[in-house]
Amino acid sequence: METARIAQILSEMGTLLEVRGENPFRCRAYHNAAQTLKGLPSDLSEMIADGRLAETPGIGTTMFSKIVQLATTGHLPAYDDLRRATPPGLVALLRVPGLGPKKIKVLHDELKIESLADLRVAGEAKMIAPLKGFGAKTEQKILDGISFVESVGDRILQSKARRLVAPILEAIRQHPLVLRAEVCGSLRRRAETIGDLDILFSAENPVPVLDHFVKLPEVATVLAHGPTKASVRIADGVQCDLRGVEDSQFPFALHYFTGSKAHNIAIRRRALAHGYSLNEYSLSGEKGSVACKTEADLFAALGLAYIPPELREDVGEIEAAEKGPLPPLVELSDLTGTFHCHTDWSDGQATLEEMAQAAQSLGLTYLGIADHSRSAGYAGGLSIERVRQQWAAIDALNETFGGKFRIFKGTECDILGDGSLDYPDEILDGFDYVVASVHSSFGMPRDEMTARIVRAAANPRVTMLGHPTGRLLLARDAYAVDVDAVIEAAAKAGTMIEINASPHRLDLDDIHCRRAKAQGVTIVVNPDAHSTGGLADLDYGVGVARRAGLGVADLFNSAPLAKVAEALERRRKARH
DNA sequence: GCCGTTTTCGGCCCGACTGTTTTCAGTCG
Repeated sequence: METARIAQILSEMGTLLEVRGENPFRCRAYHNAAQTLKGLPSDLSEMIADGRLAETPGIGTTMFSKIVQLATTGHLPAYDDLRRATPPGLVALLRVPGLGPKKIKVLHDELKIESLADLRVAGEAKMIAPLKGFGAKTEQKILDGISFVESVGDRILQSKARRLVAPILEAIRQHPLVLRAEVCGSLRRRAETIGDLDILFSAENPVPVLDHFVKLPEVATVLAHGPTKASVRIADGVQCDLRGVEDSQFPFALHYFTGSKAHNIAIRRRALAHGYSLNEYSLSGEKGSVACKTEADLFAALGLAYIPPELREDVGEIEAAEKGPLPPLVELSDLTGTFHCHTDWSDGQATLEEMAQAAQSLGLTYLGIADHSRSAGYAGGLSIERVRQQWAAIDALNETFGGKFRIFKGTECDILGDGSLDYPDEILDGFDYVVASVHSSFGMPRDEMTARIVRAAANPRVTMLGHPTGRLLLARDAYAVDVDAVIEAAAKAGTMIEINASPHRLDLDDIHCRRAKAQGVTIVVNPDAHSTGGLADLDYGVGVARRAGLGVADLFNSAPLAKVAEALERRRKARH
């Protein structure tokens, strides 16, 4: 069985145990193990065989044997039993704000509630309020919560989160009492999708700031409002939490509210082992508390190098920071240019000139234009004749740059059903580079899809693979494909793989990016821009690269123009 | 279920807020 599926099963077991009111630490062990599996550095069966899995922290003897059983037989009796014994609708109750394992257990035991529908009926019949530990307010909160769960998906795209948080952060920073304010949480870690918005500020007296916050025009509902913390729901039901601390507490609080939860738990455990207690206000030991001006001071006090937010997932970053400074992560400003951009020659909105202009104003020194290929009729794919016309247009435009900027001639060439490409070889040979992507027959069986993309990855005329899994975040799953096999094929052929930086895609994701790097695959950050504004999406791709631990040297498009041009030319010549 | 710089048993990160309570349990992050 596939590693991702095993992780999914373990995580589901954790959740099932939760709603059954099991020991929360036992539940967490399952979630932790699932998380660990997802971030494994190499192939699972390999790691089982050579004993590395058994030595992985968080995988004990019991978990190890469960994973082995799933990996080899594809079945786990404990899982089947758990599913059989737990009403399937019970898990959905966990998503209702204010309902946790304990309350769900009471509802199940006392009122035989097994689903959201049961819960609504009970609430409307006023049967919940009389239960011990419940009350009229809780009942109403549950009814509101059911409507919320039914009307809203639980996560949003990073791009939407940034858009929503910006005016609120600005309003907090504008408040005269506020000294510092930052976005924390999964948004600061640049996670793929965001659950809620977290903002931290410092002030001598946080109360007036919180009072101001809950009255902002963006606020739809106030969920909680205390002297140091307030939670509200804003547009589209997105939750936004604001916390206020004293300025001396800011670094501790910033670290704490940035998370991840798993990282925080590991760091606090480490603090305990060093004779300290860490909370969101201070790091204190027997000799009093340790003053820290920055997060870096906090890490240093625990014997660790600074860990950037993007790496804080407790998947080995703490162990790495123990050994010394972490290798610097790539920055947006390191990018020298990019590939995989569209123009109005196919389905883009801007002209060649406008795209080139926009790239230059972002400080880029080259731009790869990769309009769709001829099969992509829905996206205005270019006929061979149009390709030749575009080449001439690009040549003419390049003349005007005087060598200071260059447009590379590319194509986003469809990978056809059999893994072949959408233009004949002599046309492909005329491009500076070829991005190969799947845009059709998403429903193929896994073996067939894998063979299809592996064939493209091995094609010497393919420079880089575009959005290798085809997923659309919160909208469409990846097509069935063995990504590790694709990475292996790309590594063997020297084919690059893109991080598609569109906030809807982020494909490759950070986890596969790590594996690709480990296999020696060069990564390229591409915005898949369909307008001049789309170039700004590069920043989301840099976020993925950083989460994957990539530095400047791991990316293709962080090299100077001359080197990039030379590398593309070398690869073109190698085809013959 | 995991794990060991007091430990192979008994802990497991820690605090804010709410709503139910007459001092705290549950939830959340």
